[in-house]
Amino acid sequence: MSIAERKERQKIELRAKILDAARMLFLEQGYEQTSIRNIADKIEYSPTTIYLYFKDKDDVFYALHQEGFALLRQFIRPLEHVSNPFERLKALAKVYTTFAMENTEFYDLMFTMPAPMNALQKEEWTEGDMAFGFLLQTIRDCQAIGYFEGMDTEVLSYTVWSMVHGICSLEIRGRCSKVLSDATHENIVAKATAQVLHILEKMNPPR
Amino acid sequence: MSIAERKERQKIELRAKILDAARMLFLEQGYEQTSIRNIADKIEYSPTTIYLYFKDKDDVFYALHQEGFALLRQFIRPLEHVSNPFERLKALAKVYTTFAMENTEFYDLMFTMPAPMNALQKEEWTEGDMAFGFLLQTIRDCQAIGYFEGMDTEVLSYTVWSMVHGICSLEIRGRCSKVLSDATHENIVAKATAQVLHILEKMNPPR
DNA sequence: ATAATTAACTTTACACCGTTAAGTAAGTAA
DNA sequence: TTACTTACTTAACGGTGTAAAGTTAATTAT
Repeated sequence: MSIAERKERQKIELRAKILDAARMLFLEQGYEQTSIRNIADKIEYSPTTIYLYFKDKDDVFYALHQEGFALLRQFIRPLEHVSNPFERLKALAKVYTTFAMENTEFYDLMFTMPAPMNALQKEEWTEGDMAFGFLLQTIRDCQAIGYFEGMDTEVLSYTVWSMVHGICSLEIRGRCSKVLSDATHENIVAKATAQVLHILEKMNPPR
Repeated sequence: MSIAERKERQKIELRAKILDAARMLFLEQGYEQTSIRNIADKIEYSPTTIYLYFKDKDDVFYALHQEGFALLRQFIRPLEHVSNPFERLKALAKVYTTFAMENTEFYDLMFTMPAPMNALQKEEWTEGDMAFGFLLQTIRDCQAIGYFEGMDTEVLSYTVWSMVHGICSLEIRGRCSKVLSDATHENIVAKATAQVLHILEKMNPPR
């Protein structure tokens, strides 16, 4: 039985090797520039071997997509211990933008690339749910202590996510440098995030 | 001289034909699926002819990028006559999201695709400036009547743009349908936009 | 022990892609 | 009529994702 076990192990190892190579190339050069052939070259296997482990290119990058969410979760996890809901919301926004700016390729893959969404299809996207679930709960907790009175929790959560995502997305795709003065553009992500939080705080303080 | 003029006219016509074909294919099938060869097929010229009129593929789509901004401008122009600045801001947000949802491929090209930004490089991006300039002026006008007191006009404008862009971007890339309940997802763009405007209104009403 | 089967991987090939260099045919100018 | 220019095409290079068929070695069955 040990032979079969070794083989099973080797299959898992090769799968991991493929993903390691894919991750390295992807983080260095982005999605478009990373080809199945590049990955195969890097691990010294033939390109078609990769198709024995993944359905297609999107399937490979869907695995990285999931890695991205696992990483985001690592960023978010410490915030579970922030007891004040609004402080937690503020920390969440900062951590989210930090994650995005420090892992732009991952962020792109997770939220702005058309690519591996075909792969995930109707699937559960549990990791994505978890992150959004944390935001949802945080907003709910804020409402429990008097913030955001009378607003729909789900819609508000989505809106807050949109706000912060918009900031990161515009910055990553370089649509702001063209339109802002240099002084304003410096640290614009931090400035805009602070602006959002300021607005949320002033809007509806707890009675 | 008339022959030279006719030739000049024909060159302009062919350029326009290329762009017409590119636009049709692009709006039907998106950027990745639209190839130089497809465009050439459609107009019954050889692929290489296109390179006599455009530097490369990005250069073709940069022309469409500009068309997109011209179209957005058409959407925005009527709002110049809305005298109340905050009403104008509200209308602008709605018009912007309407434009995005009715022209998702254009919107993608303009704001979320890496593609033709290489082409525009250090160039002026005047059309983009105009749209942002209108927002900037509207926010300034809002501040003149007491809204958004003490906030940096440029940062706030960028933040507002980010908010609305985030809403459109998440919707277009389908990152919300996975995470929202069906009921909330219905009309989420309109709901989230309304939410943003509600927050902006409640946050800092004029004295 | 030998034959049949299976697993893991490779070779080859197809149909695309963006782009360049060289070739061609028609029109213009000398 | 000859030389040149313009507008376009053909052919080709080096790349892509992916499917089908081939190979080789290990395992199982007889």
